[in-house]
Amino acid sequence: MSYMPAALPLTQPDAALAACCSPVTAGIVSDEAATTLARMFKALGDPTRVKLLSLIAASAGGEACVCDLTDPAGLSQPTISHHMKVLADAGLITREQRGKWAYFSLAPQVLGSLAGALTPTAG
Amino acid sequence: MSYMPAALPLTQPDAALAACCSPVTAGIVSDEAATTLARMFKALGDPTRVKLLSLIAASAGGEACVCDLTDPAGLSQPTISHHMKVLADAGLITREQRGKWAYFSLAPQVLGSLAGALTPTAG
DNA sequence: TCCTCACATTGACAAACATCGATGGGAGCA
DNA sequence: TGCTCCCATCGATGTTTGTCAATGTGAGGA
Repeated sequence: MSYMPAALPLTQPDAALAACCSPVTAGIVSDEAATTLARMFKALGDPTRVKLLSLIAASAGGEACVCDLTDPAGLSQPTISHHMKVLADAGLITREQRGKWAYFSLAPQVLGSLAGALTPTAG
Repeated sequence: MSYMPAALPLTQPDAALAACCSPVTAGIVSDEAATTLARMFKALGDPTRVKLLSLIAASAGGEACVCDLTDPAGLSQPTISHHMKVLADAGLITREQRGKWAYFSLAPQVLGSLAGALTPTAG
């Protein structure tokens, strides 16, 4: 329930079923659902964050810490930290503190749900 | 080629195959691909635009003109026009002038490609 | 020709955003 | 206890964005 943001399919206001099909292209989305979806898409609406997601996904074990990302992204540590917070707040990544390091991983179910919201209804 | 923006899967820099699978979660995306993807996601990163897409999709014939959208969106005509331009520039909708009216439709293939960029690699 | 309607463009403005340097707060090690 | 390292937060700054009123443009009808 924590990584299942709400009404993902841009379709029926009830949603909650989300996850797989019937997206933006099926019905009129509620204001709430539109806001939730937009917040997640907005988190993806920055080249740096897209690259960060990609870097995390490509890392060993599917997780990475901030120090792994600053160099490839070519940005300062506070900036990376900021972007990670945006992605985490949107539910697209998760954070796990382990010793001194904070490890970030993708939230595949959320990303899959977002994809479902974009997939046109087959018909 | 007009509605196939570039390297959608947030994976291999070559991309171009895009469309269906191997997304953000498969490899390190190139700077170009990240920028292209981010521009499209950014267009989706506003509640109003999400709702507009949904309204278009739910309209008869899968198309709508600006005057159909101002009331449901609760915004002024110039603002709707602005959002339509953002969506069109991102390639998410298409515009067709017919008499006095401009009809907007979704670009399902682009939306599908975007969804593909989000779908985790199965395995 | 003139008027009306649908839409785009312009100009303006407040809000949000991306980025950085500087600082703070824990965790581990000596 | 001190020191170092990783990361988050703060404050500042320049840029982008969402919105509207006003105006421009082009098509159709009287």
